[in-house]
Amino acid sequence: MTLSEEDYIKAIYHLGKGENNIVSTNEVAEQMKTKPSSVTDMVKKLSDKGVANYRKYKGVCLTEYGQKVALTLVRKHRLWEVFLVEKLNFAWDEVHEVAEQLEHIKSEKLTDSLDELLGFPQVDPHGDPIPSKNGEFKKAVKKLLNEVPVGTSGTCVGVKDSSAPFLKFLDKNRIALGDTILVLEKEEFDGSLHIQVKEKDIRISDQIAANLYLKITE
Amino acid sequence: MTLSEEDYIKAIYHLGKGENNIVSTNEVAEQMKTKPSSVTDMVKKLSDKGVANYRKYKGVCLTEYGQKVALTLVRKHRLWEVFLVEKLNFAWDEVHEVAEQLEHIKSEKLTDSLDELLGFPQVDPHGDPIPSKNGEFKKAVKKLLNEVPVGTSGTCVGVKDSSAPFLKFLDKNRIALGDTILVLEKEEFDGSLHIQVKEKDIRISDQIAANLYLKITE
DNA sequence: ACAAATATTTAGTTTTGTCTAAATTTTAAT
DNA sequence: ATTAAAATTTAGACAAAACTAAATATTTGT
Ligand SMILES: [Mn+2]
Ligand SMILES: [Mn+2]
Ligand SMILES: [Mn+2]
Ligand SMILES: [Mn+2]
Repeated sequence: MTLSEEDYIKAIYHLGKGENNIVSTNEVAEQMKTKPSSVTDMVKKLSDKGVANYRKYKGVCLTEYGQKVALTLVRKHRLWEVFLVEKLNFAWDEVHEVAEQLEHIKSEKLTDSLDELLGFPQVDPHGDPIPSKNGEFKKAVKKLLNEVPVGTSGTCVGVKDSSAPFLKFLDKNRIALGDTILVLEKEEFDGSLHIQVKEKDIRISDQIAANLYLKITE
Repeated sequence: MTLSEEDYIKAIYHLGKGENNIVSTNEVAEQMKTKPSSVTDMVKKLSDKGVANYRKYKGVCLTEYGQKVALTLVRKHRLWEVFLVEKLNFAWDEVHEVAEQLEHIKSEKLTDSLDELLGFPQVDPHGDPIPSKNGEFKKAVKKLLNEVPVGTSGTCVGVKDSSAPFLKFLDKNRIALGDTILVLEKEEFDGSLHIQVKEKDIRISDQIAANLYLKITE
């Protein structure tokens, strides 16, 4: 599998939300920042290789094998992210680009040794689960902060958007994974929230809340 | 710089023995396992990019800038080799292939953090020196075991050939970097040596001796 | 049901890196 | 100094991955 093919496989996997839903040519094009015509060419090739099922005008999804490949890539990507944060002191908003390169390194021994070095982590720095060697992983029970009723309390376990600007915002506002968050009040007008995090009360917009995952504890 | 360009730059660097000697098209082709015609195309491109100086039929060498690039690649390659051996318990004959991939990862921060994590190592698992961030490195004073007079004693500090078969041979015969070696006798007929390593006397062929570096101590 | 809008594919190029076969230059041998 | 051998370059082709422009299919709004 070439680097480019691998990135397409990951894109199809993520757009299908890990459930292997059919995704459209345009969706893939947007995700990959290429043109739809390039996507058509590539999904044909992936189809020929037995990695994807593609039907003209209907969209594409991964085969059983394709999903296996996707999970291996996701595993590698997230393990490298953990490595960068835990061993090389990268900030959580700095790891994505580099992991995007490292995920393509071909060596099963490398991946497994890395896993061991890191102590078999279950989640990456953004709270996303890391598939095990045989492709299993439990999808956490978590809810977006903006979909939870006032009074709910829980632990912040992940981010939906893991772009640098959003992660930097969280750093600046002292919100980190593992923090306990209590929803104090929700503003009718704009959906903004008043929440309590680590003793402090802060206000966050609906947009922020829509990108923070909570594991509800009570 | 693309992955392929980088590998050519490294090849030219190594064939020039780090001294930036002119190397021939055929030498590069052999090293890169490509055809001479492919090399011609590539060195033209490297020349256009200001990385190499190429003169038709005369050969190619790196520019000042090209050497800088080569040293960065060598630095990354060797740091990754140390990482694989020290942190992930790879054997010294297993690291090359993977380092060949890892050396192309683009992130200065990654390289420097890795260097720090490893404690700023001076040599890689094969005894080859690791250039510092600004491209400096001391070339060790070392001699090939087959070029040294009988009676010489020294520390084994490196290997010339770092192919898996040779390294495995050394493992099997309990010869490792850091060992003290004493040359007891040299056979006129075939150049084979009788040496003492860690209390034990062994015989090695001229071919083996020609690939082991010694730092002479007396 | 039909036209307009949108999505997707096809056809034809481009760039990168490779190859083979043929032409040319350099080197080595007489 | 020629000629044969070896090294190198050129010409032409191909596969991968991208693009643009044009053609076609699907969806949507009335
Ligand atoms: Mn990637
Ligand atoms: Mn992540
Ligand atoms: Mn390489
Ligand atoms: Mn090495």
